[in-house]
Amino acid sequence: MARAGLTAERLTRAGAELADEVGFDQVTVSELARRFDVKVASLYSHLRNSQELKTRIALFALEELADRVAAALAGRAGKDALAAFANVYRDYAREHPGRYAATQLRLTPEEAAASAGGRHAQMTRAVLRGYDLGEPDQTHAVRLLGSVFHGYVSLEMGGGFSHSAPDTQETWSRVLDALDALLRNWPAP
Amino acid sequence: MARAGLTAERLTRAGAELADEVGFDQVTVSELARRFDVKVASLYSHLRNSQELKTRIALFALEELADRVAAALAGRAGKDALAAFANVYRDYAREHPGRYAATQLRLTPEEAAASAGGRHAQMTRAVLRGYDLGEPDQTHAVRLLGSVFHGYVSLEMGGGFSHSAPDTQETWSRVLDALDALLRNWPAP
DNA sequence: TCGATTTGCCTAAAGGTATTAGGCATATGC
DNA sequence: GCATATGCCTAATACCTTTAGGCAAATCGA
Repeated sequence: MARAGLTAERLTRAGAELADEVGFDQVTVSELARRFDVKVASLYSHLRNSQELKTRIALFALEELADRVAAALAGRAGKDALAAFANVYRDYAREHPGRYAATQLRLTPEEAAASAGGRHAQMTRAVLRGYDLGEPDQTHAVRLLGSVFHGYVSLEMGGGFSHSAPDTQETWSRVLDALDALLRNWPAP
Repeated sequence: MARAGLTAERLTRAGAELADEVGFDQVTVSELARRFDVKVASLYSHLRNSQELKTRIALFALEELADRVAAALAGRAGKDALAAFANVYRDYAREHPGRYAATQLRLTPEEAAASAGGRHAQMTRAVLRGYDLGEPDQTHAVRLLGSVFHGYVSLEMGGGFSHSAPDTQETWSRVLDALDALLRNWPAP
């Protein structure tokens, strides 16, 4: 019988698509095998276990998201860069909810070190170059931005902002205005 | 043989404790049955299914958290109230990680309506009473605060801020300072 | 090009979780 | 004290995960 041509990479990509369709925590080795028309045990030649599949999807999503941020940031500065950065995050989460959820997977220190996490942090610092912040304020600001973006996207996707006016797009714009104002006027300790 | 005295409430509380010990998504009907020294099927007289258990834990946690916020806000205003509110969230998440994760469970509109979600929103508005914000800015600010608190706690617990100086307590204080400054000086559209 | 070896996918099997159906014993109410 | 309702149990089905061992297809060396 012909071989299916499985590889960890193909499984990871298919897993990412599956995550977007059914949710990251519904991603299952069995379903993936079904999609490749292959028996479940066959996947274990390419993946140590179910956890490794999830980790790979997470690392894949982190890279993909970092690539998009990098592209969006090119040639922008100040509030323009801030908004571009923020919109990439939000759009990615809406377009790929499963992959976005995957980026929140808790990684081991080694996995985290090998991930695109560092690029995300660097790019956040790049955005802050348009504002006048020294250390340690810059680090505080990096963490604040990460919190706002992740928190907003997470609550919005979870339906936390539903059923109430004004619409979330309006709030999103005003939040970006507010963050820009805050960064231009960062309070002294 | 003696009866175990199961009720949906006891199962919910035990489920919340289990969540704190092993993580919300590791909460299982089987493990719960084991803890009550009872057969798994017995739980299905009290719970429709595994999903209902999770929903009940989520509703329980939302109530518990709302109660703590209410207690903390009593007699406070302005930045004092802001910090108290924020600290309750953060402390709750640290003390009860599983329950905190449960509060992020996506609820149906009916479940959400019957939950303490409304109290949370009301209390956030109460905090904003100390600042001079009309509508729709107040709603934008409510969403911003929710995003920052949830995002920060979520990233901090997920290890997103690890391995780097300055420590997260310092950042937390400075973030609260920044939010206070921002709310006192909310930018016009 | 043929034989040896590696590699890829399969069958088989064990163990865990979720869920339903049906039974017996223990409480509860008249 | 008896009838009923209720609580927990046994049994069975259906997934999902993971490991062990086997056969055939691809690959490599001569």
